[in-house]
Amino acid sequence: MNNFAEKLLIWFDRHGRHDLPWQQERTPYRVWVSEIMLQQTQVATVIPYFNRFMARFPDVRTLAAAAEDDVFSHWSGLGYYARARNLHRAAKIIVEQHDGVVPTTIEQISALPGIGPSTAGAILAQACNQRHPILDGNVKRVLSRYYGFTTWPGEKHTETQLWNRADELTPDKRVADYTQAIMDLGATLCTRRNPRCGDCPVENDCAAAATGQVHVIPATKPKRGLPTKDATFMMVQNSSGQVLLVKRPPTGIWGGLWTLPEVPPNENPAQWSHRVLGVALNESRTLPPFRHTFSHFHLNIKPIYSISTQRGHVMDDGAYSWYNLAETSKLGLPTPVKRLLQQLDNKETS
DNA sequence: GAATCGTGGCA
DNA sequence: TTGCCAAGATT
Repeated sequence: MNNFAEKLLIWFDRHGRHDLPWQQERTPYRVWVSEIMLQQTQVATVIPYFNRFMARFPDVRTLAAAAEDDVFSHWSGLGYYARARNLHRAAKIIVEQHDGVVPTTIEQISALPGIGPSTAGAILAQACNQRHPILDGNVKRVLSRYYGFTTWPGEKHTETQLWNRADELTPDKRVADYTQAIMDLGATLCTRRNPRCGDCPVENDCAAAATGQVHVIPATKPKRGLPTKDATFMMVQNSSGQVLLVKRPPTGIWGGLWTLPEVPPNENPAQWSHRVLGVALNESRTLPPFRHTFSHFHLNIKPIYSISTQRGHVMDDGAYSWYNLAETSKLGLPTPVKRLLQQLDNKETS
């Protein structure tokens, strides 16, 4: 075993994380779900979602048989909702094509939707102790510093180099522990800001530490300012207190989730609602706007509260429906929509 | 290669 | 308040 892996494993035995939920009862299914949730999402955020998800969907067949809205509702607030849709799709594929057993070859698991090169390696390393390299944000940061790479890890050539180094360093034995160890190092010591080099087991071999470049590696992504967009959301209630929600198309922002109807720019809400939704508004008033920041733009959300006399279903394609406030928790709702519905609920219960 | 896709924590 | 970005994959 190479020097790097040896030192890392010794450190991991004493200082690594050994009590994460998906490390207990370490099945391919549980590891798979955890790895999907952990894409671009920190451990502390994932843990409660993972526990709730596992309580509701304890195995592949349960997940495959569930309604999509049920899956989305357990993902609501976690973000990147295409992950939930792909997870659900993959579960169905596993039931239909793999007899309900999560495949454990790199080719078969990589073919499932939502599983890329790093996630595929992570699942098989963690759950099956198979020797595969991973290259997530932690590993990119650790290896960039260790080898003194000063170019941005997202660049193609740099990423290829990192994959090659990651593969070289991955040992034949204790692959699951090694994989967890290098991620733990990146998450707890070799952090983006304020790294604790004094506690690092490989500080003596680290190029960035030797040249004093730890704080400038990894290089930051070329940045650009975030554009700002406006959106008007309608909060329409009928005389029964039900609220009108819209199921969004599967692609784009909040794909497949339910949101409040969004009035197009330069449209009169009253006319638009009547023409498009078939809902006549009795009274309307604007509520305080607030800003929601996405990865690539700011969204200024302008809520309008309205009363409608209409009951029952709107339209007939299932894209628009009235919901009682109490049952909206069963739907997949993005965070700002939950916030607006909470305001309605407070108004009713107070 | 570049754009897209969420949310919460942090300085 | 604002910008940055974290256990990436898909198009």
